[in-house]
Amino acid sequence: MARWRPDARERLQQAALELFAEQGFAATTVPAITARAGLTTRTFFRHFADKREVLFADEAEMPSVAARLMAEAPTDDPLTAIVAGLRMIAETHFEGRRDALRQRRAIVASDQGLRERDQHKRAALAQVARDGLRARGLDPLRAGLLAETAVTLMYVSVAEWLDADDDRGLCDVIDAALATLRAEFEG
Amino acid sequence: MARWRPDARERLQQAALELFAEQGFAATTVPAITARAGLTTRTFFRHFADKREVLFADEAEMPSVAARLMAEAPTDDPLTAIVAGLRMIAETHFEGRRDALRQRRAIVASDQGLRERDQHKRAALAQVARDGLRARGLDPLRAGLLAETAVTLMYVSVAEWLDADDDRGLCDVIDAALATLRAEFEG
DNA sequence: TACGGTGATGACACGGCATGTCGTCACCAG
DNA sequence: CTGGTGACGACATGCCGTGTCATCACCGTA
Repeated sequence: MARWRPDARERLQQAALELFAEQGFAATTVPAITARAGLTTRTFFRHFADKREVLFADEAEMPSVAARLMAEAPTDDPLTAIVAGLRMIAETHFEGRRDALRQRRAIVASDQGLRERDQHKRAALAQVARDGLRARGLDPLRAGLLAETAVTLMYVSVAEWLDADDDRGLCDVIDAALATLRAEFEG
Repeated sequence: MARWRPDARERLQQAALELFAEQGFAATTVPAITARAGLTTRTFFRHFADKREVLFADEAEMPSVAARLMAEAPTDDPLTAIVAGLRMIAETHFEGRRDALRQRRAIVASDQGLRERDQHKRAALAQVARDGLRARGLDPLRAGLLAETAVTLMYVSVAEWLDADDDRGLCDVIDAALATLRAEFEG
């Protein structure tokens, strides 16, 4: 028999999600998580930088995905390329996971520290997009505005999508959001 | 003589800013701050929710200012009203403080926890703007997009303004940002 | 079989953050 | 003079997050 049961990281994630749902994020201590996972406190912090990070580990790859999309996208008409990228991310990372994402959003919304971390992830995503656009030759102001607009479209659309009663696709919501925003500037 | 020297909160703010500039945010302990201010650790947390908050106390009034602007603004052509509000905030809260804001930004940029708090304040501002627009009858999607676009314009413009070598006014940068963003949607 | 390197984990200590609780004392209203 | 109020001090405490070292299965190599 192996000295340790495998999948320590996954067990920690599972235990943490269960405890957060049972008794809330703030009331859950790291020792309680590791006890349920059969590990020690020190091991938790080897896998996650802090107690919050366990809720964001799943989307750790999004910045690199965004960076790749920025590098590949055509540089003329960047807004269209961005929306195409958003639709691609929507299909690969969001579509079909609505219930799980709703539950995760409820936990994040319940704690200020978690909301702060969520905003930080959003800002990091915007930063990656901005750097990618700058590397493609766009001036700083334009790159910043486009990158921020891209994450705004994504986040507002996801919120609308998760709030909705019907079962619209996220891509449809993104299209609607883009049309709505465009109308504001053409009115 | 009074039992305590007055202005405990201001003394704590002053001591904290000095120590953050001298030795960095992470290396500065709350006891060190309170020692310099001539107070106790417990008193620090009576005035500030946590160690980070001491850097954001100055802009605590911005959400209420934004809420008032949203309530007063005309509801037709909300984008124009929003930009007028941004210019107003720029003149009252930013213009003329560029050096101080640059120093504060350097401190915030040096620590992840501070960057997270900064993003949280931005999100709270957007939330207030969104609620104000919704209360004026805008549908959720439109309110969310406009509110997020407003804070994007503000933050991107402030960053550009603080980065600039010349001494352009922030209002001019906001106008340029609006024109740039509009061009993206009309191209 | 032998053996050294590697890498994940356990075990322990520790500083700092944040909070609860109670006591102290100036100030103020009547 | 008296009771209430509010800011602060003093003390205790729990948890977070990190540094450090020991342990031991696993693996490649001979």
